Amino acid sequence: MDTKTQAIKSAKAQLQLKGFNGFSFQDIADDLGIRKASLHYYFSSKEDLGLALISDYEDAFLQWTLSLGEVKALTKLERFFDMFQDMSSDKMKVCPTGVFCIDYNTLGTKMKTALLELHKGQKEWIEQVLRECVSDGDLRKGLKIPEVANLILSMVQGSLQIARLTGSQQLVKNNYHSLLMMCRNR
Amino acid sequence: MDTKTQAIKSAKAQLQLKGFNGFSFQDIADDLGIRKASLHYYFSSKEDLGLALISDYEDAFLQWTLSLGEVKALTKLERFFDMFQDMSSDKMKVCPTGVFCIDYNTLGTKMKTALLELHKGQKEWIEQVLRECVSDGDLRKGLKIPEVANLILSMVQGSLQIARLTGSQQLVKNNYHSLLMMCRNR
DNA sequence: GTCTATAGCGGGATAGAC
DNA sequence: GTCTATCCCGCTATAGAC
Repeated sequence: MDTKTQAIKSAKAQLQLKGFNGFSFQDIADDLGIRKASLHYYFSSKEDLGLALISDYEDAFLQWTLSLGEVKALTKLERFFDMFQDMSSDKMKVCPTGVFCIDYNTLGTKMKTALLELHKGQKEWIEQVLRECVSDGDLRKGLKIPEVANLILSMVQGSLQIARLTGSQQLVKNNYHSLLMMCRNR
Repeated sequence: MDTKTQAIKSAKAQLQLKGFNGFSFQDIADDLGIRKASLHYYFSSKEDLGLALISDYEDAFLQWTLSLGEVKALTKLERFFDMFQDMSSDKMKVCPTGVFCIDYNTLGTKMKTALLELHKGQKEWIEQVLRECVSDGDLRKGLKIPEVANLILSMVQGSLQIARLTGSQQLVKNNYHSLLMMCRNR
């Protein structure tokens, strides 16, 4: 793995553990065993690093959706929650979008814009999956798709954070089941 | 209003706008028109300031619950969401617990402990209100109280953050209505 | 591509005058 | 209680050697 890839990997982890203003180039350098000045060869500024992170999260999400293959929509929805449950289980990491939301007002314009795109992409994917779930007959008709998508994204983000606070091991999954019971066809 | 009270008020606002690691003693001092060194007369360290903030949020929540008076439980629940909707409407502020969750791993032990207490207090209040809603016949029997309380707190926290990201004016309220429809007695 | 060295700033914190 | 002055630290970022 080349240095740039390693740096992004390290930065993503630190972002989700300590917030965007909670880690420094020094932390990444220590992690990689190089000098912090060397990182500026790849990322001219911290905003530049931030943009690379957002872009990487977008790519990763796209790859993840493609990796699902041909499974039914309700399974896709469940896998979505599994992904975040796994994130939480990994050192109580939180959702990167949540991190950026908190630090939002300290970010530059480019990062704000990129962030909104990341969120939109996930929201559109969820909405598509929900529509399929309804037409599959797994979720009840009349479900307001955009509203439920908002609800899901809000809930996932909050769940990871509260899991960290309380040390809950299965909060994302539990919240998913609570929500599912409410949306289910019956 | 004395200096200490003003400082806490300013710090609370900045916390909810920029995160715990996103504001400094200097910011508060500028806001109050005094020198940052003077703030150390009231708060020996930033952790000390953080503890004062958490304590203030706890007091404020207790006062808020008392101010509700004798109204039915479903109304209390609605007012709870109104409170956070108002927070969001005020410059897109986010829930303080959410802020501390993101910065959690950069905080000292005392703050972590205090934070958990703040959360527990709110969770217990919500559970009590939900139980009353069920016995009032407003929410359906068989509702798993602790699970729904978790769901609500996760959702509120995430809603405020996503509202900031997307510029949504009514996301907290909308999410409340979506959730309510699902929990309602029918 | 990675290094050393350093500039420049802003952070938290303290000492001591008033 | 608030001030000035100062310390020490860590941060982002740059210059230039290797």
